[in-house]
Order: sequence, then structure tokens, then C-alpha cells
Amino acid sequence: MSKSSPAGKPSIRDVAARAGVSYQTVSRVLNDRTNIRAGTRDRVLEAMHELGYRPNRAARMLATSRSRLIGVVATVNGGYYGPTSIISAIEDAARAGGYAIMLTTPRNLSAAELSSAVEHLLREGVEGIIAVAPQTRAADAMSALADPVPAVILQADGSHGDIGLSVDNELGAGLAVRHLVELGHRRIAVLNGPGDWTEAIARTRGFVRSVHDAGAEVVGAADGDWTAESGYRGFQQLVGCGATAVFCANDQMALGLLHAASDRGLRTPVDLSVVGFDDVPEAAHYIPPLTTIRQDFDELGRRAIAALLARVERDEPLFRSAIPPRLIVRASTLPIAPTRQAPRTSRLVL
Amino acid sequence: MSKSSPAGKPSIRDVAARAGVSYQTVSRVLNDRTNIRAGTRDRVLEAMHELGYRPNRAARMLATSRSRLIGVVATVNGGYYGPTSIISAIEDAARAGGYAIMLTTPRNLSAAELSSAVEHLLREGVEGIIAVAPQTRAADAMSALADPVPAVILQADGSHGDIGLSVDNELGAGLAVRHLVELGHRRIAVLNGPGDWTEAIARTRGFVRSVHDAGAEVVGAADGDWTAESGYRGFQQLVGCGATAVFCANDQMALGLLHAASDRGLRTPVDLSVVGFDDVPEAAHYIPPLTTIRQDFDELGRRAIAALLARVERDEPLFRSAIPPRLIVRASTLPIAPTRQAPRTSRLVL
DNA sequence: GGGAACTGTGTGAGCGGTCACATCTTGTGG
DNA sequence: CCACAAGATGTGACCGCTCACACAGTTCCC
Repeated sequence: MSKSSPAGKPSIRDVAARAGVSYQTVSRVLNDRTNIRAGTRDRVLEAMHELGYRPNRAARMLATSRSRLIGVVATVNGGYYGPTSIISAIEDAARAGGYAIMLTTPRNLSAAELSSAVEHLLREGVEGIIAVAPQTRAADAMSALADPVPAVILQADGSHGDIGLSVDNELGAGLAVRHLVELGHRRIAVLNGPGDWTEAIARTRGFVRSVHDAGAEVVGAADGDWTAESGYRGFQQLVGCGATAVFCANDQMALGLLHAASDRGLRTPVDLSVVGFDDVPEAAHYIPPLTTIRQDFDELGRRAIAALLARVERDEPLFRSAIPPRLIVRASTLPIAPTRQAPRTSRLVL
Repeated sequence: MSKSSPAGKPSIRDVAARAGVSYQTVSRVLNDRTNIRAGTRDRVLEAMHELGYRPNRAARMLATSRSRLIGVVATVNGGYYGPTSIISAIEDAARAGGYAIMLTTPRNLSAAELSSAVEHLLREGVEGIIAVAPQTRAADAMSALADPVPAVILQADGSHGDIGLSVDNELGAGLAVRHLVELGHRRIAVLNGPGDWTEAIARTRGFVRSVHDAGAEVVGAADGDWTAESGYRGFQQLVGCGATAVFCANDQMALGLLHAASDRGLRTPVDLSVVGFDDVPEAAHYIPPLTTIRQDFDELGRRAIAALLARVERDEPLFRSAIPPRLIVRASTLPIAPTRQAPRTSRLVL
């Protein structure tokens, strides 16, 4: 068999032979160069089509020393809605920009797992990394690790230099609080997310500030770990605090809290108003349907890629921009009832 | 600058020069060949470390014409728990096997979107494809598309030749039914998944057969689309059918059904027992906590990679194996109350 | 003690593209 | 009508690695 054996996959040279041109001409067609006669181009394209030619990425990568690969690091444990949506948006935007996504899913966001994931990506030759690493520790580890290539850390706050990008969590918490205050609530409790997550910190900060700004009062606080289970336990800690409304740092915890409230015979929203955060698809069917803060994860993913590619391709500095979330009002919040204005220690009041 | 300029990334030749050996010896170390003197290997390894050498994947791919890349096609719209868990398990197993994952997330599972996603992966040079394409139509399209490389289709049933792999949905439905029957339920309704999803079809089939085998009766059926919203509507269709228990083809629909039942003043599980399918993390905190069928998505992902790699590396035929799911009993199911044995048309009976 | 059968290491070629440059056409103006 | 620029195409080298093979140095056994 000669070198142009049709056995293996066709190469640029097979196409050239078939079209009666040199391999370089084929390469020009491949790269959309301008200086090619239309007729020649057509012949080459036809030859490619006939041969079922597909350019070899490895060869191009080797020759250009560009991989057009973006690495993504994300844990999707528990099937959280946020990371998953973000990844999907990232892939979309990356593909549109001519890049492919290489995914790693470390079991957790410990420094060791992260470092192993990043090392894996670097070995694969990615040109940039997007980490969905919403824990402060993880974000710290990432900013240290992603030395050789540009990186964007999602859901990281301002403390991580110029490589963080996130939804405006403080604003989101503010929207929730203002909504409750407008309904007449003055005694509000909070169910925080884990203290080492940037988003949780920002939401708590936004919550506390907004409550004070509105002249209301934080009458109770409990810490959760994002799970519905921790929401259930959080409710139990809040019992007796006298709140008429609770702000939960995410929807899952709000679900657990609704469950606990129901177990205790409390009627949401008559006895207690509840606000969540995220607007997961199921939130509209919690009992009662949950008032919550919707995050635009798609937009976050798109911006992450836009920022990273600007850096990779044009060496522009990463721009920071916070994405504003929206308040979605459903049935879990209600104007405070006249009889509840002065809460007594009834079992129907938190 | 000479060819061994330390400017760019170090190559195998830079390492060789530093270690005082030929580039081939370095290559041998890289590939864990046996015939190398221990001292030589150590010197090479040290040189690599000093230079911060990282092998160039593109060059290796080109030389070996192997990419060690696995393409994954999956839609993660709506943040469903299943696909996400599967992807994570796939990545884990692939990395352990020395492969990297290239992810595409088509917006939907239409033939056009699938084909574009697969084409993208093929251009990237993947050696195999795993598609999380649980719709029959999508599975059909995939088995047609994935011509040039081996493929595994997840959550596809036996009708897709030897490339499908899934949890044993029929068995799962059977577990749910037997549980209800043991509790005394004889009049059972079903909330089906969308008719063009292989899993939905298998669950329905398993449900119907098990009900008949147990001498019980299917007194009502409604079709949903996996969403909580469709579960809510499904309940309304089932009203009046006289069932004492409902089997829902997934947890989200069960959630919607619980919501609708609650809106109508029906108490689950006193008035109505409900079983779901999937065991999403939140299911333990639905109101009431949901009895459901747990799928082992991790195992499914691992088996998918195992099957695919066996095919890619040793050209073994893909083996089919159904993974058995487990019944998780929670509070949404209860033995049938004596007064409900002969259901009257009370508003408390479906 | 001299090949056979190792072990350890080096050399040339080539994977399939791209780049820089050379060469051949073609068009244009004086 | 020819010089010269611009456009279209071809040639050689090279990206970083692996393969097949060549070759040197040991061990070994009759």
C-alpha cells in the first residue's frame, strides 16, 4: 500500500491528490484563507466530502501549539441545579466559539482533589480553566493552582482577585428581604448556607444589611449545609425565635424547612412566610409553591466563557461583573396577618 | 536560540539533553517500558521534574493515532439528578482508566442537535461516545450516527441492539407495586413518564405486569412529562378513579402530585399512598417524605465506561447488563385503612 | 571463547497538519 | 510589450512524540 492508502482515515494529502492540488492548498481551504480561486476551493471541498475527510485535531494542535480546549472543573454531587446549568451554558458558548470542553468532576472541592483535576486538565493541554468552585477554600486553592493557564472561578467573590465571577448574591438577598418587609414582616429569621461558601457568605451579608436598612430585625439564625435535611434541622433551631418570616439561602433548605414546619403543624404561608434562593425547577411545586430568587445560570456560564476567551485569545484582563438575580413571588409568602403583628408565644408562631 | 531553547515548554529532547540520554530513552521512561536501567530512569525522572516537563498530548496522539478521549453527549436541562450523577461517575471511571472526557450538552435530544454534537465529538477525535439519550427517538438517532466509533447509549432498552445499557426499570416498577400490594392496596393508579422515553416505557410495562401478577387492578393512568408541573396536572386527571395508591414514574412528578393532593385536601399517606422513582436527594424531605425506587447512577456510569473501554481497547462486544434498583420506604406509603377497603366516592378518596 | 540470547540505548522515519518561503500565474500601467 | 506587483499554488522543514530497527554491552552455555 502506498502512503495514500485509503485504508486508514484520509489525510490532507489524500484530499490533495484527489483534487489535483497540493496539500498546502487543502490546508488553505481548511483555514479559510482568502487567496484561493473559487474553482479550486470547490474542487477541494468536493474531494473532502467524497473522501469523508475529517481534519486531525492532534496534528493541528501539534503544528499550531493551540488546543482550543477549555477545561471545566465542577462537582456535581447531589445533582444541584446550579452547577449543572452552568456547565451546560459553558459548553454551549464554548462550542459556539470553536472550543471543546474537557470536563473533570472531582469528588469534592478539597485542595487535593482540585489539584489532581487541574493537573489532569493541564496534561490534556487545555488553554484555560473554568472552575465551579464556590467554596472559599476551593477558590483559594484554584487561584494558586491555575498558574500556567488563565482561569475563571465561578461563584467566587471579589476577594479572589480578578478571576472570580458570580451572581450578585447580596442583591438577591436584598430582594428577598425587601419583599418580606413590603408584606409587613419585621421579625425575620435566616437559614444560612455553609460558612465556607462564597455564595452563602454573600447572601448572609446581603440579608443582614438589608434587614437593618429596612428597619426590621433579625430574630433568629441557623446554619445549614444546602441540603433539605439541614433545612429541616434548621427549622427546629429557629423554633421560638418569634419570626414571622424566614429567608433560606437556597431552595433545598427551604424545602426541608417547609417540611419541618408542616410536621410541627405550622401553616406556610399563613403562620410563616418563607423565601428561598435559586428557583430550582421544582420550587413551583413545593408545598406551598416557593417564593424565591432566580439566578440566571445560563448568563453566568456565557459570561465565564466570554471572559476566559477574551483572555486566552486577546490577552485581555478578566472583567468582573455581577449578574443581577430576580425575585419570583409564589405562595410561600403572604402579608403578615393582623393578629400576628404582636406575636405571642403561640405554637403557631415561630 | 538553539532548538533546545528553554523559552517554550520543555520537550522530550530538552529532558534528554539534561539527563544525558537520547530522546528515545526519555520516551521509554514516559511509557513505563521495562528495559531501562534504574539509574537511567531516575536521572530522566529528575530531569523531567527539574524542567517541569509535561508531555505534549497532541504529539502523542498524532504519533500513536490514539486520543484516549471519550465523548459524552447529555442534556442536563432542568438539572435532573440522573444524567448529572451519571456524568460524574463516567468522568471518574474514565480518568481512572487513563481517558479524558469531552462533554457536549445539546439543548435537546432532537436528531439535528444530536448529530451536531456527535459530529463535534468526532472532529475532536474521540475514540468512543457515551450518550445519555433516554428517548427512543434519540437512541435511534444515536445508533445511526455513531458509526465511526463505538458508542454506548444509556438508559436505552434492548431494542437498540447491543449498545444500550440501563437500570432495570421494570424490576423497579415491580418493587414499587409489590410494596403497595403488601400494604393492602388493590386499586392502584399510575402517573406515566413521557411515552417516547425508554425508561418511562419500561416502568409502565413493569408496573402493569406487576399489578396484574399481584391480582390488583390498574384503576387509573395519566401521562406526565417528568416535571412536577405535569405531576400536578396528572393528579387532577386521576381524581375520581378510586385508587388508594399512585405509582409515579419519577420523583419530580410525585412531588407535583403530592402538591395537587394537598391542594385538594387529601392527606398523603392517610388518604393516598404515593411511590416515586429515582430517589433524588430532596425526596426524603418532600411532604410527606417519599417512598421511592433508588437507582444506582454511579454504577450505571461505571458500567458504561467499562463496556466502552472493553470495546475500544480490546474490541470486545458490548455486554448488556441491567442494574437492579432498590426500594426506599419512607412516609408517603401506609397500609390501607380498614375504612378504605371499599372506597366510596368521598372527596377523600381518589 | 565465540556465537546466541538477552538487556540497554541510539538513529531515522513518519504521524497530519502548519509555517515560511519559493515559484508560477495573472493583471496592470507606462 | 515588458517590468513589476499581486494573486494563486507548490516545496521543505518542523511541531513533539512513537515506532521499527540498529547497535553496543552483558550474561550464558556448550
